[in-house]
Amino acid sequence: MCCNMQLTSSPLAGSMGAVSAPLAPAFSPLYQQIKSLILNSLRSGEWKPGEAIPSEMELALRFRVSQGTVRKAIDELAAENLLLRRQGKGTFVATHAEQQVQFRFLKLVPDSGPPGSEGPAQRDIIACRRTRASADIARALALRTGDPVLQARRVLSFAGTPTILEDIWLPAVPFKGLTAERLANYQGPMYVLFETEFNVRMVRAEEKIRAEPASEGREKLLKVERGTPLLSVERIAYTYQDEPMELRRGYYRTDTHHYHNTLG
Amino acid sequence: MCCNMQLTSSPLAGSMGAVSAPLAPAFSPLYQQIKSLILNSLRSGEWKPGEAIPSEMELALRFRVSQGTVRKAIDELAAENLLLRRQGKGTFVATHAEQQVQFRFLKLVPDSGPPGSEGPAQRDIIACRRTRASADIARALALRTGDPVLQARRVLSFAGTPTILEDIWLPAVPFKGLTAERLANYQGPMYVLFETEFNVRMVRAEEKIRAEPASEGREKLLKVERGTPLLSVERIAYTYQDEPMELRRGYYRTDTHHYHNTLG
DNA sequence: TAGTGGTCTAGACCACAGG
DNA sequence: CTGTGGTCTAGACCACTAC
Repeated sequence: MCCNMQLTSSPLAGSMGAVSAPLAPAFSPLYQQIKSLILNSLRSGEWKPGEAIPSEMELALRFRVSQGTVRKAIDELAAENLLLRRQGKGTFVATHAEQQVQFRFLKLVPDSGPPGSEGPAQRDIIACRRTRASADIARALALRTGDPVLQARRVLSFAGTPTILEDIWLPAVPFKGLTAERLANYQGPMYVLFETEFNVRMVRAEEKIRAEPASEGREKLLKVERGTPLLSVERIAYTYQDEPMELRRGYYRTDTHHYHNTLG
Repeated sequence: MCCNMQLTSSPLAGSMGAVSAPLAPAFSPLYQQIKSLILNSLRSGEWKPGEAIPSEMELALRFRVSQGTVRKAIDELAAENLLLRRQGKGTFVATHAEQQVQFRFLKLVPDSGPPGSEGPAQRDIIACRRTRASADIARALALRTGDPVLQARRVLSFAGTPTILEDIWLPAVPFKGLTAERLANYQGPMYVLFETEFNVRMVRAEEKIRAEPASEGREKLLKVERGTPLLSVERIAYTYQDEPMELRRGYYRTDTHHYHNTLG
């Protein structure tokens, strides 16, 4: 096939003729290269969240490969929750607006009943300001110390009970134009706002969880006794290409809820 | 193809002609049926953990389908970590003995350094007895109240520091012959013992995590002050077919370690 | 050199959604 | 009815491992 050479030469050629690094992949299947091309289109915003991407046949013609190769590329992207296949309708860019997706990132569920059974969460922004990154914030977001960042603090309440207190840091540049009112007025998942307004889609996140006593005023905001054990959850969220785009430090009450996780 | 009918008739035929239940799947792809057949062989112990299963071509001949169909079935089982593909060598039954697998089930990692960098864990069984299931234990293990169970308590220490205290309940029947000495003498991951000695392979687990103060003697075993916040981790582990086979209630110190989780 | 899994293709047909 | 994704097949060739 003609473009086999074209494709093979683009993503990996640079690292090929370098030095004697026998550990380099030195071989990239066609479908992986197609996957990268699709990923680039997603990243650039050619297809927006919620929209349908071209059909498998169209993509096959566009990339000059067989439909099966495109299929395998899309299969992997769907397995990573970046695309969503719907038989008979098409393949769509995944979005945080879908109900199911919400609970891939919010793991705190009520002790009784399924996730979300306590009704919609109440979100209260209690602070929001523009500041500069301290050393540890900068490291987490792959910035330099002193780079401008947005910082917000909010409380999530379920059935009237304050349950989650979160401090959130965002790099100022990609979120240019995000204001306190904008955040405060938006009632809905934050990641939906991010992807619709700033073309920043959170794809993956890492969390570090500890048990810590309530202190430093957090006990008041969560309405618990000082010293009450809380779940401390630090999250770094990444967009396509593993770029860190958000740091969260959350404190969860676990008297009526628990953090749910599936292993395997 | 001849056996298309054979296969289609076996797993689903019963529920087909029943009543007007339009919610039933009413259609099962061939590769899903092959997947079930392979799963049955795994479950029955036809191929033991660590062993190679027959090659794709052999399985294709055995099931009278094309190699591609077998491949797709194996693909899914490999994605679920039940099988392990090794190019040029074959496909193997996954085992808990592999280094990488250990940390799919133990999510507590040191604050600095990669998982396992503190050296091997020291495992001390401090109690082990045969007893009868209370109501909540029975519910978790899908048993009846009063059914015989094995209960063990152990402490895991890293670099000499007691870090995890766990109570473990197992249904007595599948673990017939498991004694206190057997457990105490075995130095290694418990799930390895289970799969090699009892043909019980843990495939999936659900965890509920809370923050709780140290009490009821746990503070002594973990050598922390009474009231110190601990991570409370309740785990139910499942074998093939989603049968619950183990209940664990663990308490984790999070002063030098944290629970690590990936979302996405 | 032989055997394994991995890739790629081409074509036929099925299931599902919507005009 | 058409177009979409989903399944299944058959065959060719590639990459890796072991003997």
